[in-house]
Amino acid sequence: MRGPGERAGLTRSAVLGAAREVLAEAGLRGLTMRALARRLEVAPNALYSHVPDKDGLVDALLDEHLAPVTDPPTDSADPLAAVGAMMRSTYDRLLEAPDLVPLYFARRGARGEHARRLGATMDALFARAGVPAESIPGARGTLIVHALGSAAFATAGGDPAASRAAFTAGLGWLLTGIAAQR
Amino acid sequence: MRGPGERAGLTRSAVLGAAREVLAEAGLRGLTMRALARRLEVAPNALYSHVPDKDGLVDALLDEHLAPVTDPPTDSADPLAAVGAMMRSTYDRLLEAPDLVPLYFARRGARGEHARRLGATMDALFARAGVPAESIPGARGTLIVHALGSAAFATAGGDPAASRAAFTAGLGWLLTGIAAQR
DNA sequence: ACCTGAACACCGTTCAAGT
DNA sequence: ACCTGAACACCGTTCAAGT
Repeated sequence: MRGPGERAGLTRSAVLGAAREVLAEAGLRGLTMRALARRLEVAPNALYSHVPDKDGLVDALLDEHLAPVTDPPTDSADPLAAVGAMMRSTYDRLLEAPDLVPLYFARRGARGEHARRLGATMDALFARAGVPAESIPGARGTLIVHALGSAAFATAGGDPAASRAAFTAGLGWLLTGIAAQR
Repeated sequence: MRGPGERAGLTRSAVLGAAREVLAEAGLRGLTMRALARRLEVAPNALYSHVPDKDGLVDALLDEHLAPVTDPPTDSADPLAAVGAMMRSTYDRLLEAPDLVPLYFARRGARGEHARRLGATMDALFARAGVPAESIPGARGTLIVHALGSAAFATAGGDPAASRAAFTAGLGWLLTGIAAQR
């Protein structure tokens, strides 16, 4: 619906924003490059000026979704409790876009800016808690898997409150185990 | 390559077997109804006589993959240790078809015969261990998420032995936590 | 640099028809 | 009951061309 010679004025962040809307409205199956182009009223291949391909789009979506998860001060009095708070806020954030969650597994995690930031903060907190350096990657991975997996199955069946309670209980057990490893 | 009037003689289990081969050879993206039909040398729509649709095919694949996971005797001396053994053997089985693992999340778990059998065995073991009835679904869910999630990320980066060690450690912490709940 | 038209090589699924 | 031919309504991505 543009005049001749008029630019669409697409933007990478406009593309990502529209992708989030398509995902929310049409779900995982509805998130296609062509549906995204239709929503933006551009030709399908116009997207490739702003995103490398569909995997690149999804990876950006996954990482950007973690942006609102803030990291606690690394000098917190109880570092392991701070890790727990991070994981609870990650879990809550994941549930805000349930259709995105399985994609973390399909893409084997997020690897962008925010994922790195959160991972580095966790590592610093583990170190300050006295977790031996060689145990840190395993501990970090286990907690991430717990949050992602719990979020993936939370929307599956039944009661959200019960799902969150199970997540919180499991998180506590894992943190206790990690603490005991010192 | 059949003569006129000659039946292909397709079978549901032949379809599933070929699907496993396609998945192993061509990966998740390569597993398409049409690629499966090509391998079986039938028309694509011939598959729909043996499988309801692609989701039904995947669901069958997911559940059948758990068939070799045997359940321990429910009168085992240490019921929680028996649950631990079940989860370790599930984890190992999952790693035999890494491409299948993300599909458990996309399909939100397996819900067929074998998934039900393993779930019922876990519940019986938890009950025998003295876990309160209202805690059993959460405990079961948490352990399943841990096994599936650990398997999903095991093939992602690096050392399989380290991944398995992290899985085993996490499993122990979760079982300790579940035991403490009694 | 950014966008379009057109095309390529695919998908899952349905329908009518044949045996 | 089982299978095929043909079609429908899509995909992701590339390429050449226009501004």
